Amino acid sequence: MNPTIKDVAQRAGVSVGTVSRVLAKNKTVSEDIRAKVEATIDAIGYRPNILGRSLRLAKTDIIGLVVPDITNPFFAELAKQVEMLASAEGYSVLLANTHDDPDAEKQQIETLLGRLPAGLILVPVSNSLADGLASRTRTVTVDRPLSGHALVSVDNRQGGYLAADHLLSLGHRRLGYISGPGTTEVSGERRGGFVQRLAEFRKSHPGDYVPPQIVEGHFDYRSGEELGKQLLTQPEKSRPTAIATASDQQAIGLLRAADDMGLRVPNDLSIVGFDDIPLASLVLPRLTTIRQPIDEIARLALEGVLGSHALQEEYKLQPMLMKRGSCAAPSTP
Amino acid sequence: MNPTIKDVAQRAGVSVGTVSRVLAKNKTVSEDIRAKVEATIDAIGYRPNILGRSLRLAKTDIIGLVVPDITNPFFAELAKQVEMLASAEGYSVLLANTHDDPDAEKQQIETLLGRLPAGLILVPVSNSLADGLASRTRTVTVDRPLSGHALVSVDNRQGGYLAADHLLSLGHRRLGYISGPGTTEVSGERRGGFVQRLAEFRKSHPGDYVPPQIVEGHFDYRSGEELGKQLLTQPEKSRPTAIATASDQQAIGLLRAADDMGLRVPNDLSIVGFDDIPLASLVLPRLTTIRQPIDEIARLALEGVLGSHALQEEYKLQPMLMKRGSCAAPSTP
DNA sequence: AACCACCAATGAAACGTTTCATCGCATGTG
DNA sequence: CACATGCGATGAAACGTTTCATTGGTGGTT
Repeated sequence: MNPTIKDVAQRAGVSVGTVSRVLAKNKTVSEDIRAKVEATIDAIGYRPNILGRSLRLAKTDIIGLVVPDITNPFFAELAKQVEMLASAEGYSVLLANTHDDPDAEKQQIETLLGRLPAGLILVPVSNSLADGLASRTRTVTVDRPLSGHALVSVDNRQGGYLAADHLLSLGHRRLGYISGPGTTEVSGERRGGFVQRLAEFRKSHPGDYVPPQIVEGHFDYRSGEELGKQLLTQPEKSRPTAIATASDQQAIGLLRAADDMGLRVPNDLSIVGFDDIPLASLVLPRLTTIRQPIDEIARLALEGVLGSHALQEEYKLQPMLMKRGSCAAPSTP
Repeated sequence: MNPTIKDVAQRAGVSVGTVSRVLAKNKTVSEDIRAKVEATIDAIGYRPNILGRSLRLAKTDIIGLVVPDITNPFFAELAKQVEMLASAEGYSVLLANTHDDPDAEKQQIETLLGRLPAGLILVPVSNSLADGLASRTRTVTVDRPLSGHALVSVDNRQGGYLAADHLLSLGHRRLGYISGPGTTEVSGERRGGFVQRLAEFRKSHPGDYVPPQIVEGHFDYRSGEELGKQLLTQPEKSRPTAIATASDQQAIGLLRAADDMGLRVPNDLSIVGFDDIPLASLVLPRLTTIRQPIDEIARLALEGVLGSHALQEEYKLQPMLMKRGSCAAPSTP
C-alpha cells in the first residue's frame, strides 16, 4: 500500500495534523519540524491521496468538458486550450462527447456531475437542459447558449455579417449561404448576420440586390460537399459566384464539391468559411474565413468556471475576417 | 448539502449498511425493505457520493488518456473511441496532452496517477519513462512502444511495406518518403517497411531499382509541406514520381506543396498517406492511404486496461491499403 | 513573581462510503 | 421442546484527508 499521511507523521514523530499543515504551504509551522517532515516525506515517497482530500473538502480538482464531438477540429482545439490552461492551474480535464444527442448529453452531464467537478465547461446540444442539471456546479457554456448559464462565444451575427460584407465588397452579387442545422442558435445568428448585411445592401443599392440562396445542413465536411453540389448545379447565370458557410469543415467540403464540378476557386467561385481551424490555412486554396479566437474563448470559459467572481452573463468575442486565397472578385465575362 | 446514505437510512428506518447493500444490486436484501429504500432514495433525490466510495475502494472509475496532442485528428479519433467505449462501461476519461514534451509527459502522468485512475492509456513520447512511473496503475501503451508495457498498435512496418508495394506495382520507380521524427519508433518502422519492400524489389528487379529519397520531419501538415517542397524542387528526371508519407497530415501538406509547384496529383505525382483520418477521404484528390483501425485499437487498449486477464505483451493490428484518388501510374513521357 | 498573550503542535472529529463480524429471529430438525 | 441452521439486518471500523478546539510552552508585561 502507498504510504499515508499517518505513516509520515509517525516516522517524523509528529501528529498528522502537523504534516497536513506542512503540506498546506501557507500554514504556520516551525522551521525545524517543517524540514524534518519534508525530509521524511520524500524519504518514504509519500504522496497525498487526493481522494481523501477531495472527500474532506467535498470537491475535486477536476473540470468537466462536454463537447458534441472531440473529432471536430474546433472542439479539439478548444479541448487542447482548456486542458493546457487547466493543468497549469493544477486541474485535470474530464472529457465527454455528446454526439449531438440530447439524451447522451444528459447522461454524460449526469455522470460528470456525480464526480463533483470543480466546474463544467459545456457546449450544449439541447437548448433547454432538464431543469438545473448543470446548476449543481459552476457551469460555463461555450459556443452555444443555454438559458440560465454564462455563455462565452464569438459574436456569430457579426461573423456572418463580416462574411457577407467581404463578398459584397469584392463585387459579388449572387451569394449563396451554407448554414448549420436550423435548430442551433449559432446557425441562426451566423446566417442572420449574413442576411442582415445583404438587407443593408439592398437599402443602399436597391438595383443591384439579389436575394441570397440559402441551404441548410450539418456543420461537417460531408454536409458542405452535398449542399455545395446542390447550390452549384444550376445554370451559370443563376449559380452563386460566392458562397459563405457556417463552418470551415463545410467550406472544405464545398471546396471539394466545386472541384468535382470543374469550378476553380477563387476564379469561378469565392468561398468564406467560419472558425479558422488549423486546416483552413493548409487547404488548397487557403481558406478565407471568419476567425474565432479559441484561445480567448478557452481562457474566459476557464476563468468563469474557476474564478471567484461571477462571470458576466454573456461574453461575446469579436470574430475576425482572415483574408486568404479562396476569395476574389467575380469574373466578369 | 446533498443527502447522504445516512439520510436515506434514517428516513427509511434501516441501517446505512442495508442501504449500501440495496445500492449494490447483487447483494441479498428482503423485497419489502429494498422497495422501501428505493422509494426513499428517489424521494429525497439521493445520489451516492462517488468520492466516499472511491476512497473506501481505493480506486476510481476514471481512465487516464495521455496523448501528444488532441488536435491531431488521429488522437482525436482515438480519444473519441476510447471515451465512447469507456462511458458505456461507466468510466470517465481524463484527458492530458504532452505536446511531445517528455517533461510535460512526466508531469501529466504524475498528476494523473495522483488521481488513482482505474487505468492509463498512454501514447508515450519519451521511450523510457522514469522507472515504473506508469506501473502504478494498469497501463496500456498505444501507437508507440514503451518498454515494460503492453502495446496496442498497428503493424507499422507492414504499413510502410504496403505503401511501397502499391507504388511499385503501379509502375513507379523513383520513390520519395517523408518520414516522421527519427526519434520515434513508429517512424522507424514505417520507413523500415517501406525500405524493406524496395530492397526486395532490388533483388527481384536489379536493373530497375532506384534508391528512395528519404526526408525526415514531424508528423504535421507543415512538415509535410516543407519536406514535400524539398523533395519536389529537383530537376524532373531525378524528382520522385511518387511519395509516401508517415502520416495523412504530412500527405495533405504535401498535396499543398505539389499544387504550389504546379504538379498535378496523381498525374504528375502519386501520394500515399498513413492513418486514414476522416479528412483523408475529403481532401482533393481523395487520399490513398494506409488505414489504421482506430476503433479496434481503442477497443483493445480499453480492454487491456479494464479487462481482468492480462493483455498480451504486444498487439499488432493489420493496416490496410485504402486505394483512392491520389495514386496513378507514372506518366511516361 | 504572577499573569497574560501568543504560537506551535496535538488529538479527535468529520467527510460518505463499503465491508465484516455480530446478532436476532424464524424455520426446520432431532 | 430444545437446539442447530440460515438468512437478513445491524453497528462499527476503516479508507486518507483537513480542520478546529485544546493543550503546552515561551516570552513579555505588570
